[in-house]
Amino acid sequence: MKHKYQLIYNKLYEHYGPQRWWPAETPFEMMMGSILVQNTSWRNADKALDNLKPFLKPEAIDYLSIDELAHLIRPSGFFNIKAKRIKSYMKWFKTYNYDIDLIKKIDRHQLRKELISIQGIGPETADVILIYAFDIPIFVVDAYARRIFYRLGYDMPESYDEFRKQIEKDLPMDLMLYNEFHALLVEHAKEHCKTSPICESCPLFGLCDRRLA
DNA sequence: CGCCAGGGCCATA
DNA sequence: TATGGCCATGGC
Repeated sequence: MKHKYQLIYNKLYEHYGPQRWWPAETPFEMMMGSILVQNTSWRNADKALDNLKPFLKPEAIDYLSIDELAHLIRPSGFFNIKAKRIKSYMKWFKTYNYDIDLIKKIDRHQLRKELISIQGIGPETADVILIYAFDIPIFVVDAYARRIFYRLGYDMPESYDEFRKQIEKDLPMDLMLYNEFHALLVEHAKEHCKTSPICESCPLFGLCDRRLA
């Protein structure tokens, strides 16, 4: 018997097809994007990434001053804060010689704790980095996931980790599953669940627990 | 014009 | 622990 979270995933995959996320050319670009997109539209974050294109190597980012970095990422908003956050992240990244394969050897719980302990990296940013840069299967709880599950009428925990664990409890610990799941929720949110509670054209309509008014 | 986007930190009580 | 304020751009 399949759990409802698996059914949601199946419906989304069936409707939207494979997403092959995260939208970045390299793991390093992905990590920068994860900070730039905090509480910001991807459109704006992407403009900032465009400006960073010539600097998308750890050494180049390190060489920039905070002010130079802030200026480059200006379109993403919160640029002063995000410049500091990127610098904080780089300080941690450097302790592993910017070696992604080396970091992948770290125990996943330990690694998650390390990421969250970085100034400016909260649970969501840590989790997207874990899955999309370090290949660790984990469910990402973002605003889209919360909104979509809420609209479906599911009673989800408010706390980030409880929400995440409730989903993970019923799913196999599979990298591509979680990779696609988050990407599919984002793709789905672009089209649906923006204004109306839920509609008949929604691919998830049949899985809605909420009684329609 | 006002609202808000793929968060997270910090001050206060 | 829990709420509120703050950061800031660009699209609609």
